[in-house]
Amino acid sequence: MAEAPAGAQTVRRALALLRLMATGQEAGVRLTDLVEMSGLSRPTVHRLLQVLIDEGAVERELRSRRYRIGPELLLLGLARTGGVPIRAVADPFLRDLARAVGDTVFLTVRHGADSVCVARHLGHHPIQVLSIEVGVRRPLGASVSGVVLLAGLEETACKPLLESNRPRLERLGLTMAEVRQRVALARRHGHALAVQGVVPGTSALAVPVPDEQAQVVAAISIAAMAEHLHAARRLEVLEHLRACAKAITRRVQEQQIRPGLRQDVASVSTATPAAP
Amino acid sequence: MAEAPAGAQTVRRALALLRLMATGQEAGVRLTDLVEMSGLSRPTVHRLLQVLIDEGAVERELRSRRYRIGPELLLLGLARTGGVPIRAVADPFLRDLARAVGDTVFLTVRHGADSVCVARHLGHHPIQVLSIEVGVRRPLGASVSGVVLLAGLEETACKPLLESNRPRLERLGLTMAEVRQRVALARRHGHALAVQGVVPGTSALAVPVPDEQAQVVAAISIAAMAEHLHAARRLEVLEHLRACAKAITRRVQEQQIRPGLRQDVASVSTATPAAP
DNA sequence: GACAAAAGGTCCGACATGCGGACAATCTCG
DNA sequence: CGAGATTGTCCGCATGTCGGACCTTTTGTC
Repeated sequence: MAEAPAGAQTVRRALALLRLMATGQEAGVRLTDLVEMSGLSRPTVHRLLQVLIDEGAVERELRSRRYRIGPELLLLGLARTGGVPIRAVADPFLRDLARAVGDTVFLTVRHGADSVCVARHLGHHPIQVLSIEVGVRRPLGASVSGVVLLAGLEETACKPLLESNRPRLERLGLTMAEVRQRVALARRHGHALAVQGVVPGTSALAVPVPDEQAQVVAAISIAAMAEHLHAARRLEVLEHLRACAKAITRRVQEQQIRPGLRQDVASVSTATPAAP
Repeated sequence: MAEAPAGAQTVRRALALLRLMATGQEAGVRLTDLVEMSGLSRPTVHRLLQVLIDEGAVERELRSRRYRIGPELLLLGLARTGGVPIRAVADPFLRDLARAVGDTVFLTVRHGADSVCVARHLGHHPIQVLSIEVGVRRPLGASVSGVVLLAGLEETACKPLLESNRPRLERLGLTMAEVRQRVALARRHGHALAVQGVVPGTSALAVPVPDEQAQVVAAISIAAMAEHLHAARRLEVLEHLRACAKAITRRVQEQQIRPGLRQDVASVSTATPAAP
């Protein structure tokens, strides 16, 4: 590989496992799946998990025997009292946005091949779409936010991410062609629309948030009952989203804040094992 | 050592470093301090840090050349959408508590030799003590919460923790004798009082939250302007705190929730290096 | 309830990976 | 501008980690 891969492979592998476990959220992930997804041998995965458990970084659901992120990592993360970088900057603008449009709005960032919701602000309409809460992950491409985040990447970065998400996307009933087309549309129009959102009867809309170098560092999205996002209203809402994104970009620029997420593709270890 | 120390020392070391960096909060920690506190050699610390930085788990403040927890860990932590275990259970009770007493109340847990604030609820009085926000760490023994958490430990566990905090406590202007006495008082009375709180002019009060096995898993505390916590009112407030703690304990029991924090003393590596 | 298949866990010899002493570069402060 | 503290790099040694092979437990099926 081109980059300097130097250093502690064990730590890299452990972190890769943690990232994989993050995709399992509260439910966790099975050992076999970790083995398959990481490309590591079973003894290796098992040994690393034992240590991580002993250190509290991983927890084991005893009933299902699944592994998931442990409380230790939550506490370590809390050390950054400011929270996820862009969030602090974006929050006030998102609050105003939610107030203006009346529906629930979200801030989402990319983490490896996932999109992660890092902020949610409720609107004032009596019916709100609450299916996505802070911390929820979806494979990039599955949600409007994910589509927008993918669209913001170079084709060379986008493609392998999409490919690595194939199994998960297909399990959600999406075809790769479909997803690719949505990304293409998002590139062309600068936003993504899902007439049918995560929950039946809802629609969703997302726009990218670029940083000072025009890199897409986050997505702002809105989810509402489909009849609240009928074609006529979409344009108006879209303008609000765009304005909000622009305001955040400007703010980031002013504060010289580095949104600071790892922007390269997450890979597991130096050696990608060849097929046996 | 009694326990099975087996396994991946590299991962343990990396996590130990992360815990040390957590104590630096937003400001971070210097390389030398990490070396000294961890007992590892400088090349080793340096190499591990490089990897952690490359993986996004650690961030470097370029100006001060200090290392701090990176955004990667925040995102990994978010995977547990429920947040820190006890918090979800405690939040409603804490909200009621804050409403009842009118001042700001906190939920604090132990992490290694630190206390970490994991929840804060504001009261309705016009003057509120906001110096401590969620994520803030203090060496155990420095705050009323820390004293209560220490008091809840076996003497055998308490002592080494206190000792390891000596430098940090003394830097805060506390003598070890003082701290030890406060812990002893907390053991006797079942609560801790600081007539002089973190901020001059404020007082603070804390009680332990035991789990179903009578293990102290958290502390509830209140901070208020000193004149709000004058002797006469303390008893009343104390009753509120106790009631709240009891309610949380009962709830934990009902839900069979394991508070799930690592309860042993955090040590760095297998070999504690002898003095050179 | 018995059998098969899959998932999970353990051992141990081989060797790659990470270790740390010694040295170099850079920063900080008087 | 130099002394001392802090940070960064090299490289040979050996320690800690790797994974093939094998054993145990769980899950699903007839």
